[in-house]
This record gives sequence, C-alpha cells and structure tokens, in this order.
Amino acid sequence: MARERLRQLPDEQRSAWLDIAEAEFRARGFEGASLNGILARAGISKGQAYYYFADKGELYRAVIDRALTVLAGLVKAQPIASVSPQAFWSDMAGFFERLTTVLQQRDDLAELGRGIYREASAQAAIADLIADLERGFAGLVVIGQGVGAIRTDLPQALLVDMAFAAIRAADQWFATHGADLEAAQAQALNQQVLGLFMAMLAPPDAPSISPAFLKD
Amino acid sequence: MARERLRQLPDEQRSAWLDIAEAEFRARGFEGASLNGILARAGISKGQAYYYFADKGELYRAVIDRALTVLAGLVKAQPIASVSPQAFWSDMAGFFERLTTVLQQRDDLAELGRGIYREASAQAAIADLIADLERGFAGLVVIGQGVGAIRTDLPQALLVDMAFAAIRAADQWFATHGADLEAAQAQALNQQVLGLFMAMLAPPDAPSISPAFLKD
DNA sequence: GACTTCTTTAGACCACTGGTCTAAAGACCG
DNA sequence: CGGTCTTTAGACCAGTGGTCTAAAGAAGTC
Repeated sequence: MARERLRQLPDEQRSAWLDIAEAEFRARGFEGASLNGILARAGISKGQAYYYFADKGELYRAVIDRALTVLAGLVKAQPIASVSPQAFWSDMAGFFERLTTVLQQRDDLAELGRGIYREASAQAAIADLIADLERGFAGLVVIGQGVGAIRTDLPQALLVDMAFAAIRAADQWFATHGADLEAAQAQALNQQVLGLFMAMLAPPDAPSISPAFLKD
Repeated sequence: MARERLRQLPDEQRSAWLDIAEAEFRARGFEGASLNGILARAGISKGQAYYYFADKGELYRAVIDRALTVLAGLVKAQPIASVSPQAFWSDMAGFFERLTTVLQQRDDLAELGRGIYREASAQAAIADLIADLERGFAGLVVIGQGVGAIRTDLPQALLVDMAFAAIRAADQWFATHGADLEAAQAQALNQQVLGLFMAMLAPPDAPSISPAFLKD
C-alpha cells in the first residue's frame, strides 16, 4: 500500500524527501538516524509519513534502492562470459577496479554502503535488496566454477560469505587507513588483496595465477 | 569511579546482577536490550545503577569481560612456540579446534560473542577488550611470520582484518546452517575452512600445506 | 546519645525514540 | 449542493537511556 503511494508521488517531491533522508542515514546510520528529525527537516507530518511508507525501514529501503540504481549506472556492469580462469579473473579484476573507482569518486554512495554493513538492523530492513545482490554474486561464482577458476569443494554459500567478508574487511581497512597511502602504494596493495582473494577462491590443486599476470 | 564501585561490590551481588544483564544482552543484543528492564528484573534502582556503572555500555563491558575470562579458562590457551610452518599450523588448528569445541558446548558464550559482531555499537562499548583480543591475534601472526608460515607482503592489520572477517563469516555460516550437518560432514568442512584460511595467509610462493597433513 | 560527614539509594523527571490514531481538510464527482 | 474517498496535521502513546534531588544509612567524633 504505502510503497505504491511513495512510487506514485511526483518525482520532484519524492527525490527531495529521499535526499534529506539519505543525508541523515549517511551521517548517522540506520538506527542512529532520527526519523522525527528527517520528517521535521523535510516538512513531512507524521500522518503524511506513515501514509507514504510503512515504517523507518521502508524509507531506508527507498533510499538504498535509489542509490543502488545510481551505482549500477555508474559501474556499467557487463555480463562476464569468460572461457578460462585467466580471462575470468581478468574480468573480475576489471569489475572490481571499476567499482572501486566509482566508490572512491562517490563517497556518499560508499558511506551509505558501509552503513549497511555496520548494522544488522539495516540489513534486515533491506533484506530483499541484499538477496538480489547475493544472487548476482552467486551467479558470478557459478561462472567461475564453470571455467575452473573457483573451487567447488566448499558449499557455495559458505565460500561466498567468506570471500565477501574478506573483501568487506579490505574495503573497511582502506576506508580507515587508505587516506595516508600514495596512489602507487594503494594500487599495489589492491593487487595484493586481489591475489589473496584469488588464493582463497582458487581450487586447492590448481596452479596459482599471479594477479600481476592479469595486467595483459 | 563507577567501575571501581562495581568491582568492590560483594561477589554474590555483582554476579547476580551480571547474570540478569547477561541473559538480556544475550537474548536481545546490546542495543535491543532494555536497561530499564534489566534494572527492574534485578531490583536495581536508577540511582543505584548509575552509581555502580556509568552507562549501559559499562554494564555490557562488565558482562563481556566476565564471559571472556570464563572462555579463556575453558580453552586453556597455551603460548604457541612453533619452529616450522607445519608445527605452527598444527598448533593453530589445535587452538581453533578447542575453541570451536568450547563454543559448541557453551552456546550462551557463543551467542554473546555473535551479538558483539552484529552491532557496531556493541563493539564501540567494549573497544578496549576487542583491542586486547586483536593484540593477541596479531602476536600469533608475528610468530607465524617468524617461522615463514604467514605472508609478510601485506600490512599486518589488513591481513588480520581480512582473515578475521573470513573466520567470522564461517562461524556465522555454521551458526546458521550447521544444525543440519552430521558430525562427520562438519568435521570435513571445518578442515576445508582451515585450508582456505591457510591459503589466504600463506606466503604466495610457499609450497602449499594440506590441512590433512596436520593431522599427524 | 548527639552532631557531622560521607556513601548509598529511591524514584521523579527529562528529552527523545518510532509508531498509532482521530479528526478534519482537500479533491473529485454527480 | 451533498457525499465520498484521499490526504494531511498533530496530539498522543509506551518506551528508551540518562540526570538530578532529596533523603536514608553508615561511620566517626565529641
């Protein structure tokens, strides 16, 4: 009910609302954000608010949904159709590089994303969006397994969770310590992280591929 | 101020308070726990409460601190003094196995631990305890690097963060999906996860060590 | 025992939270 | 105009963690 109402709102008004909400969520996270504060700042009455979205979570969902659409447009992800482990990892490296670049340029999006991972309640609020992302990621894994780039001995979900967690940790580390790094150092570290990522995911018996190899 | 007062309280009373607080924190996490609820259940007045601990976080800290002490006693961690990569990984495997066993038997402790990782605010409340743990973990890494078991090409903190995150993800996966597994399967998976862990941390050019090797 | 001083306790109170509900205003139609 | 459906305002609610005042209790001193 409320969801469609929000969608049918004039674009101008909805995006004005979402702008204000996004700023608050970005600055203080999901739980920390004051819904009353957002409403006051946006000039939305309580009655209006709960007429257009069911609860705080649905407002957050709308904000994240919009941000994901923007992000997807910026990254311009193209389907990966590799035929060898080298080609697969090369494609993956390219994808991560584009993603990293975009997130460096758009710190607003990056901060919003970090907020999600910091709070379980935020994840719960946008569970279906996360499920979509994980489906997409799992698809990549299946492709990688198809060409022999990714190990098949562990349950896929476990593998994906661990890899994802490691990537997230690296992301967080760069967010915290990355500022003091020179571009060249950051580049080198990025490649080492990719190497570590590959070491995790590669089949245990496969000949190791150096990430430097992929440069060509 | 408040901290010492709590410490000087008769053991009986303090542990009764902490028992009630622990149950609430375990069941509903740090943010979700109702301080007022704890106080009511424990028969502590507001004035008393803020006389003995400065805020909700300090009560949580006392609970986690006690739990960590209990855990350390159960795991009986002994210093690792290995001289070869094999010996190091063997010791590590033994340590993780003991830890896993204890946490399986004491789900109360495990759930308390999971709560910490679920909420950033919980981590903030016990930042110094976490810093201690990470210091301990970093010490292990240094030992591993000393015997050539662990790569030295990445910044230590980054490596530790990624490895820790991966382990946590595996832990979470087992907490969610572990119930349907038979003991033998769980054992096998555990070994594979250890293998993945080793693949992450091992020097890129080192000959790979199979976790099965360590059994001897 | 009386007086003082310091520690400890009770609980009223505060600003704030997300969320509910009622009543009225506005829009549209015949 | 009257009637109906959508939209809005905002009082209100139970709950949150935290503050503060005033009194009770304990201990020491004369």
